[in-house]
Amino acid sequence: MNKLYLEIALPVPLRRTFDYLTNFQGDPNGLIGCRVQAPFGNQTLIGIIIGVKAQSETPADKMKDIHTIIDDTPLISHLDLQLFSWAANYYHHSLGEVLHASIPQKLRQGERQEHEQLISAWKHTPEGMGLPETALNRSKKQQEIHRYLLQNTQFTRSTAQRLGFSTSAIKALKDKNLIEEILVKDSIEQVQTNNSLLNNTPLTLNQEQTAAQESVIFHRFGAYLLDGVTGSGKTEVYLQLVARALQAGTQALVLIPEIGLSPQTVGRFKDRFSVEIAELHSSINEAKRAEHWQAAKSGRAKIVIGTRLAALAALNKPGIIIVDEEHDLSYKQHDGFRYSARDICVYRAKQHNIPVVLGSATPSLETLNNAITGRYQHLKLTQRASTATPPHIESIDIRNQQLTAGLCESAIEEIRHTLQRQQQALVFLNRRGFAPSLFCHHCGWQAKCTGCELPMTFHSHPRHLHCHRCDRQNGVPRACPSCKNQAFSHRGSGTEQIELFLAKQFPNTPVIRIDRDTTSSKKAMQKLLEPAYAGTPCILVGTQMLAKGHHIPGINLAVIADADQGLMSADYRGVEQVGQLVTQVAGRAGRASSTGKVLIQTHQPDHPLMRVLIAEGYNSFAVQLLAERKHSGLPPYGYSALIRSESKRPENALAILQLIHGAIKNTGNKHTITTIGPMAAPIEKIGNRFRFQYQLFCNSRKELHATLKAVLSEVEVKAEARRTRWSVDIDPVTSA
DNA sequence: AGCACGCCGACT
DNA sequence: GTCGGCGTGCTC
Ligand SMILES: [Zn+2]
Ligand SMILES: [Zn+2]
Repeated sequence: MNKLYLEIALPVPLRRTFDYLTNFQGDPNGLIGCRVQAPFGNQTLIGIIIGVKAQSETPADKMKDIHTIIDDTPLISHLDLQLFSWAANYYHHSLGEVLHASIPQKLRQGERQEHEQLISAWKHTPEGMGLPETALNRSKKQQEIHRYLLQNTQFTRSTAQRLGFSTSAIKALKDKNLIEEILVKDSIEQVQTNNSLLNNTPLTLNQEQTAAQESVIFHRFGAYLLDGVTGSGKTEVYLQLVARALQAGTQALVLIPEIGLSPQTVGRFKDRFSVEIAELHSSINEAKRAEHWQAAKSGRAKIVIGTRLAALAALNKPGIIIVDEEHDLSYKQHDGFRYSARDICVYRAKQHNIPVVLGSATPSLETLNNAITGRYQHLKLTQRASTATPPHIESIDIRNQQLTAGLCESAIEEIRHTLQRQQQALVFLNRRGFAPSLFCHHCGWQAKCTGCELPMTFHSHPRHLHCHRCDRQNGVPRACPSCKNQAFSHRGSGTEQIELFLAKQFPNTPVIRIDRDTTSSKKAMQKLLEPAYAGTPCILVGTQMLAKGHHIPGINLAVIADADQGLMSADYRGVEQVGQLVTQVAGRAGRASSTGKVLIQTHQPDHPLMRVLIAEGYNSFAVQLLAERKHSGLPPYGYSALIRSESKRPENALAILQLIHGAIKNTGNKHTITTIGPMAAPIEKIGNRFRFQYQLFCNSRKELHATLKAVLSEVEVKAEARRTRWSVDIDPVTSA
């Protein structure tokens, strides 16, 4: 008899697989995609069978036998295995870890698939089987069960419940040794399929929406950019596209950003459709997540909706993929397997030969470029449904201006006017706390985090110092540690300071602060925003989370307190992100009755790109930014990779990057790959760990990847690779 | 990554 | 004496 070898991908950070022996008898092709339990070193791991073969390169003395094959039917389909192999290769990450990331925790830990789960059931003993139908007529209930078993051989607890078999009757039969308990596979009871897919009637689309909706062709690959301003009705287009997928008997996968509008968006899908919807995101508990994942895999769930992790979910028969707010940074995973959920979706659409729709009011430059070059079809929605006119955007030169709590006099005046008109104002600042630095008024000593060597943020309520990089928290010293003086002073401003200042300035108006410190729970945010939704005059102060989602109709003024953070950022994507932010915030300002206003406080009122943004809008801004990127060979005109390294000892963090740098310079590709570094990371030290980075750019994606692959496999076996925590980030979205 | 093994300093 | 720090090697 020939031996059978299994190639297994294990959840270890090694960019390779391992071969095992098995005594499995049967069709070996049915094994691919099944989980196994395997000995590894002196631990036992759960891995996925990715190949079956008759021989192995592995020497016999190292070869081990698999412990068990967990699945009877594959957990991962052939097509998904192909997807994840591509992704592991593209992101230069361990296939085992990629597969691990794609399945819910319960299944990672070896729990059986729901359709293979063993549940208890009752069947006749030989004695019971021999009993005539007419027996047991002293107990109607027992006779009923007996007759049922003569017809159906067995029943499960849920069947018993449905048919009204009481536990006492069952126990009586068991005591008479007429029936016995056995374990059987749980055949999921088919949920009766509702013949209507919709709960409520679709809204009527306007001409643009109709044109966009009809442009999407099903049963064929195509990527579409649905480019629509806030309030132009993208969601209704999504809903009707999903309806078309369902009518065709296929599933729809819908991705939404991590924060903000998620509950609202999910709600709209639930309201519209009567089919089973599988939600996959971080606030779903593990048990539910496993259940929903399997509902998506089996096809029981017709709509799968979730954050980036949903992009990896198994699907039975997808018919369309929708990525809402496709520019959102939360689609990129920031540790471990650093995938872009949006890019994964495009790949999957290609695999399944189906459309993928990327929606945004502020498309990422990559997507916009794909639309301009014709790789993606550009669908535009330009009409705002309710608001008559787009808001008026203005930048305020704050050079040489006196700022109070980070706001200049004219911004404060505008807020005052807005409130006088019984309208609402929003102040956006991407900085929590009271002030980003605290120092001694006497000698200049500054409160710094000992782990990061950077100023700690001063919070006034509760009063403490907080390092936003490593999360260290300290009390505020009573006296200066350096000169013992007790007078402290602060520099810069955060949301807390703006809130307190505005509350003092406008004592009769509620000031609502929305940031991580005030919205520990989702409900807290909803509660805080209640008066805002009610429409009473108020001021909202907040960070990121306020800019995303949450359309509050009464807001008529939006102040962006500090646009310079992004404009002056060392990262070339800073400007792009400011443009997206301004446009998003602008989308929040203005309502049907009066034109809204957006004020941008900046030290660079003449920034040419910002002028374009203000005068001509996001699209012109983005097109011009694209021209700049093209000129300097930056993404999306070139491809980039970022290798990060951090260690308690700076020389160890640096060593691996220098090794990689040397290896790159030694390859023949050195003239087409340009590099920056190795150099200190933008934040040089976090929590006592020194951080370095090395950036690679190349105008050929293929060449970049081939070089990286060769260099990584050369370098990862060296001792230097073990003395630091390092990672490869493909298509990074930030260099921080 | 996780785990064992081995070698050196500093403790009851 | 041995407890435990981490540098190194290995995982089919
Ligand atoms: Zn001092
Ligand atoms: Zn810190």
